[in-house]
Amino acid sequence: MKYTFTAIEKKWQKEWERHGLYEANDRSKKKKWYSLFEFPYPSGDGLHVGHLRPYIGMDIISRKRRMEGYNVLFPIGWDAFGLPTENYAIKTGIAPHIVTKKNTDTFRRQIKSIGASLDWDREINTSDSKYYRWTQWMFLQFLKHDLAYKAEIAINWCLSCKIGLANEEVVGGKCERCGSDVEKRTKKQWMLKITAYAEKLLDGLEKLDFLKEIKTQQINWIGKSEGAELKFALENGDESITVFTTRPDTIFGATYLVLAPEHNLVYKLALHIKNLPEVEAYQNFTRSISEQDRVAEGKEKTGVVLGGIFAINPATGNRIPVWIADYVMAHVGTGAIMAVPAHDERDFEFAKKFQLPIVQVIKSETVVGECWTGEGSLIDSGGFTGMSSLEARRAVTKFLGGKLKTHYKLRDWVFSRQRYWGEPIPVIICASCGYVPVPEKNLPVVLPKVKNYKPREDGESPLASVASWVKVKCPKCKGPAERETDTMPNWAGSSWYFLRYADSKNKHAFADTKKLEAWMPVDWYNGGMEHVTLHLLYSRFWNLFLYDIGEVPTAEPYKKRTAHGLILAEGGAKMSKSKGNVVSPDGLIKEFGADALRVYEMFMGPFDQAIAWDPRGILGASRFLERVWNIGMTRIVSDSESADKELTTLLHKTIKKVSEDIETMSFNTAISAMMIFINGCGSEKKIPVSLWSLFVRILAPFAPHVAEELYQKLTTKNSRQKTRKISRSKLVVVSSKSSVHLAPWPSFNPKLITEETFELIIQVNGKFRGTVTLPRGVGESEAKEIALKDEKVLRALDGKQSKKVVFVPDRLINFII
RNA sequence: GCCCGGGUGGCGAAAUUGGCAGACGCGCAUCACUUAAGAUGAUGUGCCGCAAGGCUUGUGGGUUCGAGUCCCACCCCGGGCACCA
Repeated sequence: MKYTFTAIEKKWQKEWERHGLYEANDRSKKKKWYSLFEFPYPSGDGLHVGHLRPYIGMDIISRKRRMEGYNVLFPIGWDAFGLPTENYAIKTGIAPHIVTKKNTDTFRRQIKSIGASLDWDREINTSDSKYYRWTQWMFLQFLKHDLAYKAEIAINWCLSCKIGLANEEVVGGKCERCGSDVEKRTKKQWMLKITAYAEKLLDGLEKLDFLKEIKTQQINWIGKSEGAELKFALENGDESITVFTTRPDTIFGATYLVLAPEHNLVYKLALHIKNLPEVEAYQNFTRSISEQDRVAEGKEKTGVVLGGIFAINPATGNRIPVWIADYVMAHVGTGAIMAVPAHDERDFEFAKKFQLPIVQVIKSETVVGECWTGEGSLIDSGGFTGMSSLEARRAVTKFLGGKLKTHYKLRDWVFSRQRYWGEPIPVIICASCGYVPVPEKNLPVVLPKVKNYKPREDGESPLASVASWVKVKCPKCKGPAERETDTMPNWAGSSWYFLRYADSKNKHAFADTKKLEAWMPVDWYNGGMEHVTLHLLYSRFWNLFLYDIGEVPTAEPYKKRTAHGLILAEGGAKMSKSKGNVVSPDGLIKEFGADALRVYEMFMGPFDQAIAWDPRGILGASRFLERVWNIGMTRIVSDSESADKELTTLLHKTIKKVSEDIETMSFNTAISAMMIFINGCGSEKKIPVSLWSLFVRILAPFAPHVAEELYQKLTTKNSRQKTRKISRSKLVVVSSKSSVHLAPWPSFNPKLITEETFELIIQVNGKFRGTVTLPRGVGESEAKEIALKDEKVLRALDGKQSKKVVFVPDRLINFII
């Protein structure tokens, strides 16, 4: 009987859906399991084979858990707000919600076609007002707890997208999305105080089962540095300069101070600065170059001394000059540093160029005249001389009345966008009351329909042009007021979507507390590496906050996080519509079947590694399934007929391998193990039904449709008795109770795996010379005797006596001559 | 510059953690079936060599009876961070 995958796949997908086989149960007594992948952005480019990789991976894990007896939640939805849809609307005039509808329909059809065991009943869409009502509600909670505020800030303005970007969205001075230039603009923006959670975000990481590189990236991003703030009095007037340093122990070597060119004090001191024109020229110069150029690698240090301005080094009492230089950033630390050229590379370089004194105060392990940034004992440091630098950090700070201080690189999250396709920020601006939150009962603030989606030339959102929507009464004083026209960034909806899945249809709360308690936290979350410093950090912050205000049951939302590698186009380029190298799953499913596509995607290489698409690769998967099918249809016999011991051992080894490999996402080797089993079945062997049933079950997570069909043939065949060949019956449809996907996951029998014999490796001088099969537990002398009968071994020994023999029981013997 | 990955046949890749390097698959070759092609099946396939044998996991050194795996130095590729004080 031919393997008609199209018919089989359609049939089972329908049956599974009809029986609600994959719907999670909120009230089950079974242990819960929550697996999650990053919900897709339904782009107009359509779904490509790369999208499917994480879905298939998590599907395999979810299916295995179900078979292991868990009550599994494996949901999906759409991260539907976002720029590409809006840009498409600008270009075509088609409303974003219509485009979104069309795109999600396509994505849904395509994802369904691979037969993932998703609970479609809980499908969500972040651009649906029933959903974003709660995103807005959460914003109001941030506002209520002083974690949302509006501030005049320099934002990163993308010239091409016409949108303000969060710092996280600027990569190498360019817009992360479109790659064009970003310039600094000042604008009043809503901000979320993620910095208040810096320490919690860092602490929380420790207990989580996240990939090491993910943790490292988050740690780097938060960028904690511990040091001290020290005050330097100025000779001129009452002002002083506070610097931040991680090395207060080196203060005796501080020979000058440096301010960022845009530091406030430069303006305050203007009257005292003797070379003001020169200083102003330098300020203008630094303003004119982009941030990217300013920090460019190998850039020579520049700077200007503030003529006539002197500070007093509080440790030495020396009078030291004050400079401005662009190697000091206004937003780092206090925007001012004490320069210790002998012990800091940058200061060293600067001091050499401008011939400033270099005073060594830490014993160095390098040549004199070089810069030493390591630790050591203090020299020429007054009462601290001889103390270790580590010890001196605290002691010096205390002595000088400085403050121990922790700085973070992490900056507050710019939460405003002046764009259309996002959640309106639920705030009303009243001339007399200020920023007034929209009362919770008036949520959602629905995004109004507009004619023109283009951002306005003045940089305001297109919403600002909808007068009828903007003009409202102030909820507080009832006077005339206006709505906030900024919308939220596309990271908003995805910051809490995993919570909504617990109770996606709730009209009275973002989710019912009991249901959250039943499902949270996410047991296993898989997504892309590209979201590690953005989405993953934001959503952890969001959840930590909700936990603090008592809205969610766990502090951390995700127990375990893994990342998949991208699938690249042939040749290794990134897949994109503009490059025209996108591989769609549709044609492949038609030609080879969803199961073959699934198996190939999992087989092509390690799950966490990027890999280029090979159009021929799917043939191997397809052939494998054909072979499985043929065996299943023609060679299954009743248990009484035969029990091939070798094959039984092989199967149990395969069960062990597949069980373990799924847990480490080593899907490629799991499939290879199953291929070895099928090869082991040869072309003649009859397979007893009980063996085959176990194999079909371990295959089920990978190739769910063909496994279901074969399994159903078995159960129906079993109830009759031993017919050698399965009759050409119509496609069987049985109740979900007997689905292979609810059958118990097989366990292997350890006794069957340990074989009675082993291959003894024979080496001469560490070189492999042959093997011999021996019973397990054989002793050294016996092994030696047998090994010495081997012709090749004798030839290698060349009549010489071995002076030493290394014998590893049940493994190897090595003669050394 | 710093921090993570990684470098193995023509290609994608395995390697029970120090014990037969190249499993599994793609591709290729030969054969069978076929009028033929395709599909399928069988056999072979790291490199040099007719063979015996030798060589082989980015490079160079080391530890070890034995190294893809451990140690030291270096070279390339991918990712992240970066005048972060």
